[in-house]
Amino acid sequence: MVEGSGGPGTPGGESLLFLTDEQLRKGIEAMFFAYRGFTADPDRILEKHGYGRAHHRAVHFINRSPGTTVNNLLSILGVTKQSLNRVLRTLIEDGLVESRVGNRDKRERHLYLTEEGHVLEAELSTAQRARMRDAFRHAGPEAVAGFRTVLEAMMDPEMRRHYGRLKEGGQ
Amino acid sequence: MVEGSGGPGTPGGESLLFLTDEQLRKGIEAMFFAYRGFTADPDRILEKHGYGRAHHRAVHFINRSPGTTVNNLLSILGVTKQSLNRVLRTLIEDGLVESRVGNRDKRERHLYLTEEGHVLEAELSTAQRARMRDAFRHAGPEAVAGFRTVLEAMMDPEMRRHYGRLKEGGQ
DNA sequence: TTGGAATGTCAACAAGGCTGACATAAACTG
DNA sequence: CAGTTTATGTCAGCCTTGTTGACATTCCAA
Repeated sequence: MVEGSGGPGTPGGESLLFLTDEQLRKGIEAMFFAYRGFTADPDRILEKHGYGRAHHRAVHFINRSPGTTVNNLLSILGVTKQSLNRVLRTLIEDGLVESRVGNRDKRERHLYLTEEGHVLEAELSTAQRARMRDAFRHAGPEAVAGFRTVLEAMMDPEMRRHYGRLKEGGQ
Repeated sequence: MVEGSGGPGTPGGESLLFLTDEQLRKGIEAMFFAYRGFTADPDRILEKHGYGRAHHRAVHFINRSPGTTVNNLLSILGVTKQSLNRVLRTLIEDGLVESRVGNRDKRERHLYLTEEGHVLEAELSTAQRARMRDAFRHAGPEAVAGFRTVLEAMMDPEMRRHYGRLKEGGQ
């Protein structure tokens, strides 16, 4: 277990030195505490509107992929249709989401944000992006690249599929 | 908004070029999908034992800081005492956690894992560390440093306090 | 001795997961 | 065309884990 050579940062190194249980524990707690920060701002906004995180997730992914189907959303969110449906129903009733019957396949429902839905989405994502932006700025470009690399490696393969999607533009 | 100079990786640069909304959205979704992976393995184990994430969190932080008080745990976990108490009660009843009355201050309860508690903790953290280790190995030392830097910057200040604690050893 | 802190407990409620069952419409398949 | 599968919605009921409010106990400290 003792590694005498090459500390973290060894060029091109797959140094195992930092993979002690203690270092891994730090990584685990970093995820735990950071995720709390990550959700804190949206949570406050959602509460004002009487919604929860589940609504945020739905709104986020409908905004990301306008016209997405219920089934697609299900596979991204990894919940049951009953859970998702409960959330979608309230969003539709409240006029934030519109559900259109498919053209080609009329069994499918395609989901879109209404104008009101876009307002909430913007409020939520503006707050969440602000926190992310501050963290990115503070950490610098190299750290951001590392952040993305580690997180991507931590995903389940199926989630990585969803992550890769859409306007891969940057990075 | 247009930044002509210095791409990502500009030496020492606080380059804003990569902080487009699109890049920030990627960061947000990275957090979302990665957190799912992060909790997936422990969730499966917990289910076998009839516990939930709340139990995992309690067991984790009691293991990290043996003898911690209920109040300290409350401030780390950020839940109400009623929520925590419900979880602690089952863990104590099931013989995974021991609650000892304080010596100096007999109002306080100091929490410890029993042998059985350590067994569950080990099972959970072994699985979670394995995922973290694979991700770290795959990403490399530099990425890991960046990962930690960004996550720390993302935390609320109070959470950062808790994060910094204990055997700062590595980094 | 009194106020407040630390803890525990009871009750009730809500969000958001889950399963199971069932209904409908549309599409596909032989 | 008949039968099956797919996509979706809905009802009912359960669980975990969060919440608030109220109240009791213990005991440190001023």
